[in-house]
Amino acid sequence: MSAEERRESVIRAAVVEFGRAGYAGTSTAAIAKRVGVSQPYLFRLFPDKRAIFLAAARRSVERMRRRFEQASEGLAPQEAHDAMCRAYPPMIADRDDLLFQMQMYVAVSAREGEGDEEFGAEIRALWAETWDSIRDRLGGDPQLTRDFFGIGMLINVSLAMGFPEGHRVWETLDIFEQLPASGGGSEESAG
Amino acid sequence: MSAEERRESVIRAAVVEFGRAGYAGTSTAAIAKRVGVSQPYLFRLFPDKRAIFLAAARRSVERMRRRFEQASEGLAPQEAHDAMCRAYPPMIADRDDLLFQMQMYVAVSAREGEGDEEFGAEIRALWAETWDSIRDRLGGDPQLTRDFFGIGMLINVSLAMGFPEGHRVWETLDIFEQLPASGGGSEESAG
DNA sequence: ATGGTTAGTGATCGACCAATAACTTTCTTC
DNA sequence: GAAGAAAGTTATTGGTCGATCACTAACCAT
Repeated sequence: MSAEERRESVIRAAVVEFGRAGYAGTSTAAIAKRVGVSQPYLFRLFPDKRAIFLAAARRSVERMRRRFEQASEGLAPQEAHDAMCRAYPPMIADRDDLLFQMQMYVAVSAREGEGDEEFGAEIRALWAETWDSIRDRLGGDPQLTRDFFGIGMLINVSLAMGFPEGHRVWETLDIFEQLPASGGGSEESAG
Repeated sequence: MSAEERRESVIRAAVVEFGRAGYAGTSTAAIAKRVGVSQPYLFRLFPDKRAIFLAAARRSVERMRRRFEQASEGLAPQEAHDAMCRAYPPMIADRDDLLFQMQMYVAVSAREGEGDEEFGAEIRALWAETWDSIRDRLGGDPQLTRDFFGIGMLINVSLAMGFPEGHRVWETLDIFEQLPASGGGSEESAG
C-alpha cells in the first residue's frame, strides 16, 4: 500500500480512536492497531501525534462542510435551513465522527496549555470556514444561523453524553417533525 | 486544615486542571500542585482520580443549576428565559468552569471505553436534573427550552475553541442586545 | 542480477503517571 | 505530658506512552 493510502487509513482510524478517548487519552499504539500497522510506522507517515490529530480534524470538518453545502445547493435561506436540518441526522449517525468533533473542540485548551497556539488557530480556521459557508447558505440571517448551529451543538452534546433514544432530553430536538415535508430519518451510512 | 476543607479545595483545583487538559490529560500531580499538597495525599481524600473528577462534576453542574434557579425565581416562562439569558454571561466569565463542563461531556465516551458505564450514568443524571429544572422554569415550553440550551451550547463550544472577542462567530450570539432591558455584561466574578 | 527507493518491523529509551506503603508532624484531650 | 487521632510527606513501583534507531523485505528500473 502506498504511503498516501496508508495516511488515509490512519486518518480514518484516528477519527475513531481520538473520538472515543480524546487527544491525551488516545495512544498512538491504539491508532496503529486499528490501522493494522506497527506503532513506530505512524511516525514515518506523520511527524508526531499532534499532526495525526490535525489531519483528522481537517478531514472531519471539511467533510461536514461539504455535506451541508451539497444538501443546500442553490436553495433559498429558509429552504436551505430545512434541507440542512434534514441532512444532519444521517451525518451524526456516524457517532465516531461526531465524538471526534466534540473532542476537537476541547482539545484546543489542552494544547494551549502546552504552549501550542497554532493548534487552536488551525481548528478555528477550519470551523470558521464551515460557519461562513453555512451562514451564506442561510442568506446571512443571524437568527437562522444561530439557531441552526445552536440546535446542532445541543444535539452533539446530548449524543456525546450518551442520552439514550427516547430520553426526555430528546423531546425538544426532534427536528424532523418540525420541518415541512421530509423523508424522515431513514437514511443511514455516511459516504 | 480539615479533610473536608481540603477536599473542597481539591475539587476547586480539579475543575481548573481537568477543564484545561481533560480527564486523561490531567495528572493528579497537577491537581495536587494547584492545591498545594503532595500528590499521594489526594488518595487519602478520594479513592482515585475518577472520584475527583466526579466530585468536580457534581459541584460544577449543581452550581450552574442553582444559579439558573435563583435567576428565574418566581418568573413566568418568557421572563424566566430572559432572566436566565442575562444570568449566563457572568457564569461563563468563569472560563475554567465552562471548560470543565465541556470536558465533562466528552469524558463519558472515554470512560465507557474503559468499561466504566456508571461514570456516564452519573453525569447524565446530574445534567438531566438541570435540564428538568430549567425546562420547568420555562413552563415546559419545548421551543424555549431547546433554544435556550442550544444557544448556550453554541456559546460554550465557541468559547472552548477560543474564538476571540469580536470574531464574526459571536455576531449572532450577543444575547444581551436581543433582550428587553438588562444590565448588560458588566458583572464579573463567580461567587 | 543489482542498486536504489519505498514500505514496514522490533527493540528500546526516557519521561510520566496513578496508586501504595511506610513514615512524620501537628493538634486535641484527658 | 502522654496517648491517639488526624493531616500530611517521601520514596517507590509497575505500567504506559511518544518517539527514535537500526534493521529487513518488497518492488522497480536499468
